[in-house]
Amino acid sequence: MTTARERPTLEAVARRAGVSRATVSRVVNGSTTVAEPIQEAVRRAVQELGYVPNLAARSLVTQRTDSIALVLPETATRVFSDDQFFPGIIRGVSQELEAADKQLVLMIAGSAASHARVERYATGRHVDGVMFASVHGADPLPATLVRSGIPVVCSGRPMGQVTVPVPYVDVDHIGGVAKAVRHLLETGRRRIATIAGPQDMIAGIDRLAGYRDELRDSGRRSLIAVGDFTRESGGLAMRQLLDDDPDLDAVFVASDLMAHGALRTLREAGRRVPEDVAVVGFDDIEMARYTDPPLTTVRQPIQEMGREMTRQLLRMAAGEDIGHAVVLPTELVLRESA
Amino acid sequence: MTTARERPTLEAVARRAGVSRATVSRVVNGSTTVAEPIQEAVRRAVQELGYVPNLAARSLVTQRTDSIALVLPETATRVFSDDQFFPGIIRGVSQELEAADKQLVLMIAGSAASHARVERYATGRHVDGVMFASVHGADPLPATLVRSGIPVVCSGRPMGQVTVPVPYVDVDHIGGVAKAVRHLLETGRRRIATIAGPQDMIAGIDRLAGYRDELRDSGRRSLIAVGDFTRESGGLAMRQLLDDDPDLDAVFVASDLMAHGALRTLREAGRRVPEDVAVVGFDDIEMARYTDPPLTTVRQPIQEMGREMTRQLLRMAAGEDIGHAVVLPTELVLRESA
DNA sequence: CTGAAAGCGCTAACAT
DNA sequence: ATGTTAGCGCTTTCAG
Repeated sequence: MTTARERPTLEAVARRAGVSRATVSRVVNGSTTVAEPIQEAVRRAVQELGYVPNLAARSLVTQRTDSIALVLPETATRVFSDDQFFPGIIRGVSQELEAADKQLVLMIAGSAASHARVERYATGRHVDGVMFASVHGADPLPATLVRSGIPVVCSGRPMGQVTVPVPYVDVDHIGGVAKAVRHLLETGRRRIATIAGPQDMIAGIDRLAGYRDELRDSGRRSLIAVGDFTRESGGLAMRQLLDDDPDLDAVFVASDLMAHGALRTLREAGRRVPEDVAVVGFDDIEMARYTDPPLTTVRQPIQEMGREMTRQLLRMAAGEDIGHAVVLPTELVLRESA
Repeated sequence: MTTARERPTLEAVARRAGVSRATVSRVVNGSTTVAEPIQEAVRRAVQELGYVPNLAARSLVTQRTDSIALVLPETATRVFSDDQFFPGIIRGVSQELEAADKQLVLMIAGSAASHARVERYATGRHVDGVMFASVHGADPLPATLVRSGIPVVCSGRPMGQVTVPVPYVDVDHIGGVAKAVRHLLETGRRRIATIAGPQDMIAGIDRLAGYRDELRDSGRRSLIAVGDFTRESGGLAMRQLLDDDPDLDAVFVASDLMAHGALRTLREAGRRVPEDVAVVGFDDIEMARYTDPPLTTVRQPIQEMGREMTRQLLRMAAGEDIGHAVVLPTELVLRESA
C-alpha cells in the first residue's frame, strides 16, 4: 500500500522533457535564464511525473536546508502550561520565518536523552540554525552548538561561565523593575517588599537585582521572599513577608502568576489592595487584567523577542557578523493594584 | 566568529586513523566486524577532529533521516489553549519515539502557506514519516502525503471522501457516548438533551451520532444544541436547551469545557446538579475534577493515542504493511454530577 | 576483517 | 541559453 513507487529524479524529468539535468534544475529553482518554451516543457514533465526534489541531495551540495530549529528545553507539560511565554515566542519566530520562507521545526527537549538527540540533529546540519526559547540554569547545549559552528541565538541571557559568547535577545528586566519600584516610591510607599523568582533563571535573578539596586539607590531596606514563579509559591511567599514585617505597604512580585497568589493571601489577611498594600507584578499575562483588583505590571514584548531572535539568526545564517546581545525595552502598565 | 571552520569529513578521519573511509563508517555506525584496536584508533581520530557525520549525505544513501514529523494543523494560539489534547498526544508520541531513538520534529501549520511548506518538507523526504495531531474538516494534506508514498498516520479519523485510505488511530467516541447515555437512562433520567460539538470535526460528529443512536434505540426523542467546544458556547447552548424544554432532566455534553459552561448556566437558572439535571461531559480534562459538582465524564486515552499512532507509523516506516485503523476504548468516569 | 569503487540526487562551475 | 562535468559526504556491495 505504502510501497513508494520509484520516485522520479531530475534525470527522469530531464529525459522526458528532452533536456539536460542542469536545465531542469534551473527551472525547478526558478532561474530566469531558460527559454520560455523549454521552461514550459520541463514544467509539464515535472507535473506528469510528480517530481519532487530530494532535499537531502540538495542540502548536500548547497550546504543549506532552509529550515531552522526552535528548541524548547522543557517537558511537554511545562511548555503547555498556562503561561503564554512559549506561544508568544513561537508566534514571533513563525512570523519572521514565514517571511523568509524557512521551515520552522520545533523540538521539545526536556530530558537528557532528547538534549543529546537535538545536539546530534543540529550538529549533523539538519537545520541551518538553532534558537532556544528560554534557557535553563547553565545549560551547556547552546555553547556546544556555537562551538561546532552552528548559528545560535537564545531568548534570555544565558547563564554560566562564558567560555564562548552565545548571542541572545532578552528584555530589560532590570529597567522594568526599576520603573515598578520607582512608581511605588513616587506614590508614597515606604516599605516595599519583593517576591523574587527562582534564582537559577536569569529572569528570577535579574528581577531581584533590579529591585535591590533601586531600593539601595533610594536608601531603603529590602525585604525579600523567594518563590518559583507559580501561583502557590506566590501565596506562600506573601504570607512569609507579612510575618516578617506586618507594616509593609507595597510588594513588587517578579511574576503575575505569583502576584495572583499574593493577592489572595493579602485578601485572606484582611489587607486591602491597593489601600493597605500596593502590588505590582511582572509579565502582563492575560490574566492580569482579570484579577481583583486588576494588576499593575511590567509588560515585556515576548513576541517581539521571538521576532528579533529570528532576525538575528537569519542574519548569522546568511554569514553576517552580528552583535552579540539585544535587549528590548519593558514598560510599566498601570492598573488598580498600585 | 561563526565562520564554521572546515568540518572534518569521513575522509579526514580515515586519513588520520590510517584506515579507509569504509572502516570509519563501520565504526561510526557501530558495526561489530571491526578489530578492536582499529575501532580504538578510529574513535580517537573522531574525537580529536571533532567529527560529526553529515546527515544529509547519510540520508542521501540510506534513504532514511531517523526523524519523524508531528504536524499540528492549528495556530499557535489554539495549540496552546488550555485543552490538554496536544500535550497529551505529544507526550505519547515522544515516549515511543524516544524508545526508537528517532527525532521528533513538531510543525505548527495553521496557515495555508505553512501547509504548503510542510508538504514540501515531507515530500522532500526530510522526515521518514508524518503524524497529524487532529485533522480539520477535510484537510487534503494527509491524503496528499499518502499518495506521494510517505508513511502517514492521523490521530482522529479523517473526514472527506476517501480517494486514498489514510491510516488513523482514534478513540471510540460512539461507544463512550453510549455508556454515558445508558448511564443516564439507568439512573432514571427521562428527558436527555445533548450539547454537540462542531460538526466539521470528527469528534463533534461522532459524539452526536452516538447520542442519536442510543436515544433512538431506547425510543426517546432527542434534544440538541450545537456548540464549538468552548466554555462560552456550552453556556449558551444550555440556555437554549432550557428554553426549548424546561423539563429536561439530563444533558450529555460533548466536551468538558462546554459542560463547565453548562453547569454555570444551570446554576444561574436555579437548577440543582444532579438533583434536577444530571450532566455528563466528555474528555475527562483535569478541570473536570474541580467543577461544582465534579463532572461525570467520558475518559479517552489521549496519550495512548499518541503512542499507538507512533507505533503504527514506525511499523510503516520499517516497510511493514499495517492495518488501516485502530480504535481505542473510552470509559465512563462517575463523579457527582450524574 | 578491511579496502576499493560505485553511486545516492542534486547544484554549480565551466564550456559551448 | 543549454549541456557537460565534477563533486557534496556518506554507505554499501564486492573483492581480497
